Amino acid sequence: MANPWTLKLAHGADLSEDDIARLDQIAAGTVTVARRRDLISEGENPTHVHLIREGYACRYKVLEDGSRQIMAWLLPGDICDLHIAILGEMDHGIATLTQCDVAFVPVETVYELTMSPQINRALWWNTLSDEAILREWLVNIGGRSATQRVAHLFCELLARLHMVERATENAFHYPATQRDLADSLGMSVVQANRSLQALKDEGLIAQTGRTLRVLDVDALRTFSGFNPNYLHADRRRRLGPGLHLATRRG
Amino acid sequence: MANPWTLKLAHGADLSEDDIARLDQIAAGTVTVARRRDLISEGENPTHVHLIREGYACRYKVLEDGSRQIMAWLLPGDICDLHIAILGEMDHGIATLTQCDVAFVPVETVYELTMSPQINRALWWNTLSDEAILREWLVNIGGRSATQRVAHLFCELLARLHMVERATENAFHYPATQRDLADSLGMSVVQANRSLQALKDEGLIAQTGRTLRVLDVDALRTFSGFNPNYLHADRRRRLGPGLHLATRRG
DNA sequence: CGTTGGTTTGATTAATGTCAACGCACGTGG
DNA sequence: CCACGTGCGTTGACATTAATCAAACCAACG
Repeated sequence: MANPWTLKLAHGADLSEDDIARLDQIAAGTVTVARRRDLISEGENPTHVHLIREGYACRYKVLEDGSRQIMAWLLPGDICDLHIAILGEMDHGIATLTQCDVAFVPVETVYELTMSPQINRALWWNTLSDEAILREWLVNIGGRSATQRVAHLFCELLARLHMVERATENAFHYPATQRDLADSLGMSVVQANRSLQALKDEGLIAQTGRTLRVLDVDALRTFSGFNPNYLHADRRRRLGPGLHLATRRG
Repeated sequence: MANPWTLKLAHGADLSEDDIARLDQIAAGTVTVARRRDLISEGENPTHVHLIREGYACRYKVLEDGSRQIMAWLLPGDICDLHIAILGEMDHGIATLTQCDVAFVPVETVYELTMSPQINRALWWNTLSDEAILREWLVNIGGRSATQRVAHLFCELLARLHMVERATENAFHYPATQRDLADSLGMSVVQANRSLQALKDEGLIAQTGRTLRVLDVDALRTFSGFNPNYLHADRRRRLGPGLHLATRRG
């Protein structure tokens, strides 16, 4: 399967052949990490940047009362902690949700990558779009009902996995437990269970094995208030009028 | 009063005299914006970067049902939309909560600033620490009770305003309405009102006019589970052992 | 003064959390 | 091959939290 971070970063900048080759090189050295392992723990000082090649991971914090809040899902192509060395100590942990193939990239290698202006731009885009996703999660948890929150997450996962060719038009690999889901959306397991059931009863989604199928994408988006604009996936709309290349018109 | 963004960015890198002079230069051209005005609206294409010199602003989105979710408070020294031009269209709005002095900086000027490696590093630090704050907000809304959420926000505001010398040990300017507070924390106005009362009844805070006084900082932190690590304000802890300068020991 | 924006209060309803039990599939070791 | 343990999903009863509704209140301001 295609290198997911090339697919992803291509949404952020026009990468040259050379850029793509360099990104592919990184893909060479990936390590397989088992399910439910920390890639990096709170309090650690990162020395490597982690890239997800296959599988799902998450950012999380553990609260005073022992509960866990998941703050992000990290999908194939996602960069876990780009430049986080600038902040020093990790203020949160990163753990695998499934078995993952992960590239451990030394910070020096990342630094070299930023020598390419297009990769540099793509990495900025990547950071800013992570932040945009985080903002939307805040809106989701702060402003929507339990069932809408679940629906919104599924819309997002479908869209993001689509960007890296890990989803069909309406289905994707979904191996999370209801506890993972509940911790991601700030609700109890019971509520997660009942929200899932509600979406199934409405005929919006179906779960078969570890596959989640969205039976009516438009309806799920409408129901959850999902607007993909925050993913900033369509680069052409971003170029100012003067920046359009002739070959891009048409 | 001292230029707040110099104070703030100094937490992210060792700025030279020259760096500081350049940042001060930006401060020259500030504009006063009235309360409750959009600095930039959702859907717009930003051409300038906005820096808050005085006053408070916020990032927000309006949901389908008309409710507003505030996703960040922007305080003196905060950069509203650094490099957001890379994403193109704004996926959210930025509005003043009070009258503000704002610097409108053309993106080219920002680009020139990044020529200084230390300013560049400080700007990366700034972006990453914005993201860390966002993560903590998610944890706050996702995992804590209404009263704890309010308490946590006050702890954060105190700490952040302290970094830019806009707060005493335990008090700061607090002009927000209960609606602003409610929209920031994903709760109803009534709940915001009652949470405030609870904190006052417990003797943890006091409001006199537009000043909020934290009567027992430790108690408020313990109650809300506030841990300032996510603000990454103490740069010395971040330098690796080999990077400590002799003049920094002692 | 009357209007406006903001705060406060009580009553009621709706949403969600908690507790406890049960079921089911899967894997392991006797 | 079966018994058992474990992790996960499901369910119902109940407690708690927070949203909603509606009214009153208050201060600032033209």
